[in-house]
Amino acid sequence: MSDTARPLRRIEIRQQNETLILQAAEKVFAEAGFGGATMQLIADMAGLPKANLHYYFPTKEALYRQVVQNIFEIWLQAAGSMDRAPGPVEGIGAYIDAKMEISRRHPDGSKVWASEVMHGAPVIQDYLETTLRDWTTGRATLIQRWIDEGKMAPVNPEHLLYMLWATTQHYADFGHQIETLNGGKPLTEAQWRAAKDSVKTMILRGIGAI
Amino acid sequence: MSDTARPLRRIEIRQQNETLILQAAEKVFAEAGFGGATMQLIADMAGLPKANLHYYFPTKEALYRQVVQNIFEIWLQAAGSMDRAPGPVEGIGAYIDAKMEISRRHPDGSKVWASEVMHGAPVIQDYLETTLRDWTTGRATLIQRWIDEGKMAPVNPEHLLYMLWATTQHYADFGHQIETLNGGKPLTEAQWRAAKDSVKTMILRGIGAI
DNA sequence: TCTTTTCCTGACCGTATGGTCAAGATGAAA
DNA sequence: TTTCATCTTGACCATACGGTCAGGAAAAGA
Repeated sequence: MSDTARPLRRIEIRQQNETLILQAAEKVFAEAGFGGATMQLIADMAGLPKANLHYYFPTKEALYRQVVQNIFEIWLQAAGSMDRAPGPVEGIGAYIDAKMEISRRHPDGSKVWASEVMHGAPVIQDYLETTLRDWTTGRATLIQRWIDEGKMAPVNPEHLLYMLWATTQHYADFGHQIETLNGGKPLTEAQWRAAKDSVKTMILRGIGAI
Repeated sequence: MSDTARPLRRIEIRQQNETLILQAAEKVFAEAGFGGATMQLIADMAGLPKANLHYYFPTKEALYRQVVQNIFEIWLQAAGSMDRAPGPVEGIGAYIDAKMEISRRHPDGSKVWASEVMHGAPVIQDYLETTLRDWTTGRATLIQRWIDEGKMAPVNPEHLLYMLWATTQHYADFGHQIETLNGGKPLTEAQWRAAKDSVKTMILRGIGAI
């Protein structure tokens, strides 16, 4: 990646190894869950001795926490796509696009996040209560404004948000099921376009925006 | 439960203990995942010695498999609500009702199912490839017929089904997140009605059925 | 009552796991 | 080169886990 500099040998090594470990951890946590994941498995996947993981991340919990926080960052990034939009067609449309893209590009991260929440969010409970809640109420207000302005039907903003999260994340979290129903093959480029389009059309029509 | 008979002492005990174990197992598997669940924890929750679990279920895998199969049965039961309907408003409406009710009454089961699929369906892959696939293609045909009859907009049937699954199950799988955003309190009766209503309205309008 | 089958359970076992550590290797600084 | 800090890793440890088993309790059958 950032291999241009020579004076940063030490820092380079650190960052490279941390990235390596985090990528492997994300995959293993997604595939096996927190309880089913082992440090040995992550180490093997990262191509490092197990003791080295504990040098960079003191405990399995710490490593897991870092993985979850990274996912939350990606999620936050997409969350911004709903603002700066004149109405639901652009705003919610862009948000669906962004979230579908995350489901496609970061399916493992989505699964780890889903798993974390399903198990009662032991690690990111505070995020749910602060960042996520603030974002949600803010976006609910925005949706309500669109409703008041007659740009969409009077739907319950919270349940609309849940539907957006559920539908878009489903393509990551239940990707295996979708793949199985698709004849065992991953969705093609065209099928992903169709999925995005279906979701956008159904939801935007469902809220009376088109 | 079925305590009326006296001549069935042996069978009674067996069924009672198996039910007890399965209920405890469902809860623990839902809360901790397969890897995080321990036989000791399940035993404690069932109020039985650990060795007794192994008397009824030889291995942790066998117990888990039974839990997953039970969930699949419930799922199949709801699956029938879509048939015998003259059109999408009744059929899909009833299906949403049934699935929302499952999310409410069997959140643990839903979580176990979600977890199983997310981890690649190691146990119920054959169900996905047979029962689920057959059901899906059958329902897709039904939806296509409704489209051809002009009873709803021409949407992609598969993606509609995914949306139905995703949205309804979200209330179980991400129940903790919803509860947190709801001020830390579980949804009330009225809120559940609002949720059902929101989902039904948005989806039925989204497919042009209302 | 006596025998047989089923049920129950404390004690035990091998293994795998998260985590530690000490000693060496490697790169940076003087 | 010498010194120092960081990085690397095989070997090791305590614990917890899934699973076993023998021997006793309880119910069913004769």
